[in-house]
Amino acid sequence: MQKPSLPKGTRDFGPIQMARRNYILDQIRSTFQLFGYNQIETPAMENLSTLTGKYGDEGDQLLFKILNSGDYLKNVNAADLEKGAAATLSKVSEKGLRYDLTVPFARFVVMNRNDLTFPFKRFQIQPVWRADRPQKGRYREFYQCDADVVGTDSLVCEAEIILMIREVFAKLKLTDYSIKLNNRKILTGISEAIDAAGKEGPLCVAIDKLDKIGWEKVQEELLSRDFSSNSLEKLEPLINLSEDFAGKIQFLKKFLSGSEVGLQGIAELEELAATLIGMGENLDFVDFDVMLARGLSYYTGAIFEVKVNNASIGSVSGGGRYDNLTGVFGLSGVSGVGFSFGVDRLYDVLEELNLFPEESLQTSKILLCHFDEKGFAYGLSLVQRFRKAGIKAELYPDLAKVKKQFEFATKKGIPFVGICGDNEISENLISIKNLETGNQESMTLETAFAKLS
RNA sequence: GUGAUUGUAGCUCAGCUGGUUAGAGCGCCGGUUUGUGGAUCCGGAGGUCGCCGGUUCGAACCCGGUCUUUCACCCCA
Repeated sequence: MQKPSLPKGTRDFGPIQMARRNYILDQIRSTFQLFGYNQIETPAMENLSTLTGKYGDEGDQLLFKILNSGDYLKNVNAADLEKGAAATLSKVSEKGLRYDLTVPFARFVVMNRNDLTFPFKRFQIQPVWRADRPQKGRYREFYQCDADVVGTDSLVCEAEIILMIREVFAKLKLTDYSIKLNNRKILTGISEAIDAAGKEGPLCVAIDKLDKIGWEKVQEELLSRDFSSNSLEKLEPLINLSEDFAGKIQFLKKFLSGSEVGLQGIAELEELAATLIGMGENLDFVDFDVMLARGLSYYTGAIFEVKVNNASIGSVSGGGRYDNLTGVFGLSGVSGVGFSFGVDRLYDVLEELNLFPEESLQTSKILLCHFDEKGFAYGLSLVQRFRKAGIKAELYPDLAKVKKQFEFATKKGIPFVGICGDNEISENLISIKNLETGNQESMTLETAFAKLS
């Protein structure tokens, strides 16, 4: 007999975890729907040609590939094997597991472009798979929870993303967090302003680590990437910039005065703020962070990242605006803005802060207990009546000692037991006992229904 | 992908420089209690020491491999 085990980086979700995860997803789903987003799903597997080349070389390595069915070696010859894994791959695998939800969404938009009404708002909550090396909070299978709107440049979308984040966090009772906001154009502007035009890629990668490794190390990294010390000097005043929203805008207008793109980024940011005000909202929780970069991805406009302040987990949500989402699939001119909640991380945060509601585990309200076959038969006749009265109820299914039945109820978190004994049967009553307080009283069924509903 | 780290009962962990039959707490099962759970006390079950191989008279302990866990890097949710 072999001991069963789980593949690296995957986990089971038991009843409690599922109840809690559904609690989070329910808040997110209802919020997305409140803002007019429609849910879609795409297959777990995609053609490898859809996935490869979209995430860079590193990303391609992290794709889970699916071996072809049947004799998957039939197209492979010795020459292929000599050329190595990369050359052989295309002959043994033509499908892979999805790596994120964005690329499948882009594929979906292109394939359905004639049936979709633009601007198209969609959300998608599905697992993705990455052949990464697992660590705490990083798994090989995890859920992503994306919302995107494509086919419009309106900054209303950005404003609504901020509102949705605030809505979800309020529903989850999270009160101490910040929505970091920046604009990719500002980063481009900065690279121009420090005489390093065109190098915003490496610049972003480096300053994205500012929180983690500090200014000293970032400087080292920038120097090793061919930034001049002159550039670093010019960059320095931005590092410790601590003004309020308006103050930062003022500073950057001056700093970026020579950069058209940079000023455009500032203008977009101001318009975003104005849009929120126009909606009767405000800039609560929003933190304009000039150093927010979000790696090297395809973002071209606003970028967001959300951090819960008193928790040990990194960002729990992020996103941004991109031009040309669908370009690689031959449909250009579709721009959009999207963001995503890290459900697994939110779970960890809520657990750490003890914010899951008591009743997230839905269980029966009452367990009918009995002493003998007569009581069992009586319970059998009652259990459906409880259910028809809308009360989650169950009958202990075996003849067993009362102690065992009560312990069963206690362990499952069932708050009441109903006792079906000779006394109750003869008077057509039921004794209801509150397991927490120990109080017990006999009553008619109607009274019991009223008490428990 | 690079470098570390972890694995002993259902859970959390002891187990000396290699030496008889591998332990504890909690949990579980049964009894104390034949219409009343959580407490006390008593009893019981449960481990091929992650797996494979090697060294040795002898391995939970040493060595090699492999899987898994955790961590840093890379990258990312």
